Amino acid sequence: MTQIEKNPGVRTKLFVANETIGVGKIKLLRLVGETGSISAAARQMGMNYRRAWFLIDSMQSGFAEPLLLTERGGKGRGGASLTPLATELISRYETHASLIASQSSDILDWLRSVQSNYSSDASGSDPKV
Amino acid sequence: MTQIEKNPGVRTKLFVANETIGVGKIKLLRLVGETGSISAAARQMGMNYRRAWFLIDSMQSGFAEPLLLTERGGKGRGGASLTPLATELISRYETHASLIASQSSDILDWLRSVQSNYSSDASGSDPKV
DNA sequence: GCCCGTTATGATATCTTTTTCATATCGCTT
DNA sequence: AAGCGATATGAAAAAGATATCATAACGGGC
Repeated sequence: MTQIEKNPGVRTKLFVANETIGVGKIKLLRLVGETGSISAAARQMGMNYRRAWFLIDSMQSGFAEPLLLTERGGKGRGGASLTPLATELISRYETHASLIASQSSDILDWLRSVQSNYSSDASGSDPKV
Repeated sequence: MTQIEKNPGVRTKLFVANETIGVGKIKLLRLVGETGSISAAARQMGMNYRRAWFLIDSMQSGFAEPLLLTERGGKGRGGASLTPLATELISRYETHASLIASQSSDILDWLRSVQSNYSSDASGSDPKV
């Protein structure tokens, strides 16, 4: 099943210096921190390295200081790690996102009640923020 | 001046039945209500009728009941008016957006302090939500 | 009947974004 | 020296989104 009709959702994006930051880029950043590597994070998100690098680079362009420290070289040598700035960005984004989520139930309930293809069984849909 | 670096902002989008609703579509809907016509609303937003109609149609697909009542015929005769559903959608969106805006100052302040191209003169940038 | 100004839609063109393929460099291991 | 696995970019292809052009149907006014 291709899961066509979804539960309504609310998503908020940050705009900084002409770039947007949403849950996807934040997740990627978090995975880079967890795996210690851009390419490993990309694999876990099912995207290729090229795209992951592009996403991080565009995100980076919004900030005055680097989000991650990278090093070339393979076999345990190379990799990437988050700077304190990136860690704080993740933390602040997640705090903000959960705040937003807690304030969204009104409009989400209403949207559920007026949307098309309304099905009372909404289990299995991925929750949006 | 082309206003490249902007103030950080927050924007919220609703997701309903695979369609997204943001500030643009809501504004369009509101203008349809004010002008009584899709094409007049389109003109005011600097877009052609084709696109306005497409935006409204895609928005419409998310809802079980119509967002507007339309009538053909020109010279004061034809036009479009909002259904109560559309009016409530606009109202709820705006309530939600301003709620979000009021809760975003923390992260926006922080973003301002860490973004690239930081200029203390931020006047003239269009405020995002 | 013709024109004007609507809604409604098809078809095509252009522009933007995303994906894919390719290549270079680095640094360690073997 | 060769190979592996990582960062870092260029370039082109594919896909999507947006814009443009065209046309139909409608309903009144002239």
